This record gives sequence, structure tokens and C-alpha cells, in this order.
Amino acid sequence: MAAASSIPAFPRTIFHVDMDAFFVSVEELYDPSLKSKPVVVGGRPNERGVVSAASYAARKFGVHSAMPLRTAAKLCPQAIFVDGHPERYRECSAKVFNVLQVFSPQVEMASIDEAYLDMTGTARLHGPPLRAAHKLHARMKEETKLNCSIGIGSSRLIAKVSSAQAKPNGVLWIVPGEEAKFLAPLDVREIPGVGKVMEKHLHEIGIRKVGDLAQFDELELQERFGKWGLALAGKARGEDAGGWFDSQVGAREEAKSISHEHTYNDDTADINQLEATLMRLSEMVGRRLREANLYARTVQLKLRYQNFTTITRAHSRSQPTQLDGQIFDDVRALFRKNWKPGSQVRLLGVQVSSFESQPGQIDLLGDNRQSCWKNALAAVDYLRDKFGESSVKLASGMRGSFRERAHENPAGLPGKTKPRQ
DNA sequence: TCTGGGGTCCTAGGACCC
DNA sequence: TCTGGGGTCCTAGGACCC
Repeated sequence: MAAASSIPAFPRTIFHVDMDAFFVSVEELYDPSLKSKPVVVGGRPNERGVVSAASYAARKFGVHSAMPLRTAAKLCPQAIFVDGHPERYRECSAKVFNVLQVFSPQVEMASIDEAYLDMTGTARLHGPPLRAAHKLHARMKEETKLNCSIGIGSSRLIAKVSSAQAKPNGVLWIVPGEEAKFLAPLDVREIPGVGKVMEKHLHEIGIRKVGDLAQFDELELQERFGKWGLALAGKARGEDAGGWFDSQVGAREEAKSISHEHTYNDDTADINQLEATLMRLSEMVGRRLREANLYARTVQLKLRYQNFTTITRAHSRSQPTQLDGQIFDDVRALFRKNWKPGSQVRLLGVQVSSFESQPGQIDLLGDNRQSCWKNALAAVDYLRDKFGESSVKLASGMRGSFRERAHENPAGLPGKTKPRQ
């Protein structure tokens, strides 16, 4: 039976290590005066945008990530608002990874500030789970000056849910066999993958706690929610039922898509400005493709209007590409075909996917030009590294770029990036 | 509460092929 | 010319995560 064969002979020991208020904590390293104050990372209080991370002091006022900055400013006027610094976070994240690697060869960064470790069979080296976790915790503080919380369980799911319960700065071990008992009193929303919408559906049929879910008829869950319903029943018991959760820790695959998008501070219907943005985004995407040495077959445009209605339009190329110009040509064609002239645009995005590691088959005439462009772009990438993003502009991106920057982005390119925790 | 940016995964319909 | 069934690719949208 498939179900039986997926049950390991002995319970696994999985750690989920989650950095506490990561972005805020990193900012505090650079500016200790922020410590213990209400801090909001993500941008200015009057900007379009949302909170990337809030300090615990700010959270007391009801501020939380994903909340509009303007709302946060109303709830907590005395908060200190700081811009995010993605490079700083990536750098700290790398340090975190280095610490984790000491404790297990099977480490998987699930995002910039959290990781799974398979600690199965490491008892001789690091001691039993709780001891190993406290060692890791201390080592993390020593090496990175950052606090983390650690959840320990027999599945990724249990590790993840328990690290959330351990916050802040704690360690929590769910002893094998106690999974269902641990989960039962928690809100269904605590289960990874249950968001606003699923939560509402579950509430409608009287399921509020994970315990209610565990009691519910499994067949009915499957009928109502399909594949997801079945997985949900397993999760209520603490199993990594299906999907990514079931995969081996440390078996990270390559990216499946690369995208950049930009929300205007003021909506615009100026075609020059819009196409200049598309050029800029195409350049950013193309550059990432070249860095990863990937070629994309599918190019996608994302277009959000003033009223927030959003469409995506994709085009699959016969030959994969990593060239800014080809990406731009595709995305501009999609834009011209789908944008209603005169309508105000809030956001534009460019995404590429369907990666191949080889350029398209050699087409006799085009080949020379392709490699020519590739060399030119490598030079552009190099100059931008050296002298800054705005030091080199390709002719096709010139037209509206000054206008755009003068309008809304005087500080220069690219649009601020605001990852969050 | 006027709602970022970068991702993943799932669903569903239509084209197309055998 | 009253219409099968499966497989795969493509596209669009949406839920969800940090």
C-alpha cells in the first residue's frame, strides 16, 4: 500500500529553525538605537506598500507584516519606519545557513529566514533533540547575534507548527506520538497552507480547531476540497501529507520562475513611462537569467489597473532566451495587445519560466547576433556591478526612463525591494 | 485597512495528437 | 456528421507563503 510504504521505519527528527523578527533584528545590528523600540521595516509611513516586518514592540499596537504602511502609521504613530535592505538580509541568511550546516548535512533554507534540518541519527554527535536544539540556539546567537526559535517534530509539519508556538526565542519538542494532541487545540489557520479562504470554508462546516478537523469525516473532506481535503486530514494528524512537505529535507530544486514587478506610487497611463518600466523589468529579469545561466521559453506580463483588477498574459517562444531585448519585445507585444489605452495602471510585472539550460537550437543567421548580444550584455552586467544600476542604459530603455525617474523615483533604479518575513 | 514583491502549487479549459 | 478517451502542452487565475 502506498500509504504504508511512505511511513518510515523509525520516526524522523526534523528541526524547523525560524529567525525571530528577522528583518527588524538585522536592522538593529546596524543601528542598535532601534533596539526594543517599535520598528516597522518596509518603507515610509505615507508610501504605497505594506509592512515587511514589525518589531515586537510595534506588534503590541496591532502592527503586523502585510499590513499597509499607512495603516501601521495610524495604529502606531510613534513607530520608526525604515526601508528594507535585501543585501543585508541575504548576507545574514548566509551566516545562518553556515551555522545550520554544522549540525546536519541535510539543511534546506525554506526562505530567507527559516530552514528545515533533518536531525535523524545525529544523537551520537549532538545528543538528544532538546540538547542539540539548545546547542544550535546558543551557537546561532554567538555567530550571528540573532535570536531564533526551534520546533522539533517527527515531520516537517510538526516542526514548523511547533517553532511558531516556541516564539520568541524558544525551543519546543513534540515527542513522537503526541502530534495529534499537540495540534488539537490550535486554530486550523496554524496549519501551513490554510489561509484566509480555506479557513472560512472550514468555519462554514463547523471546523475551527485542528481537533475538529481530525474528527471530521475524511471522505467528506475529500469530496468538498478534493486533493487538498485529503491532505488536510493527514495534516490534522501531523503528517506531511502530500506535496512539497513530503519531500526529503535538503533536496532543493532550481527555481521555476523569475519575476520582477513594480507598483507606481501614482498610477499612470503614460505609455512611455509604462514601456520604460517594462524595459527596466525585462533587464532585471534577463540579468538574473544570465546569472543563473538559464534560458526561458515563457514570458509573462502582469498588469494591474487602478481598481486592482489584475490580468496576466503569457507567450511561449519557439526559442528560449536570456536576452533583455527579446524578453522586452515579447512583453511589450503582450502589453500592447492587452492594455486599454488611457486606463490607469497601478502595477506592471515581468515573469519568465519554462527554463532550459541550453539556448535555442542554432538558427544559422540569428546565431551570430545572439552571441553578440550575449557578450554585450555581459559587459553591461559588469558595468552595472561596478558603477551602479543606472550607469548603463540600453537605447530601447531610454525613451521614457528619465521621465519616469523624475516623476516618481528620483532616488533612481530599481524600485525598492521589500522582502518580508 | 486602499491593499509590496518574489515565489510555489493547484485547477480548469482548450488545443492538439493518437 | 451527431462524436470516445487519454496524454500533454499552453494559458489564466487564484490561494498561499515569507
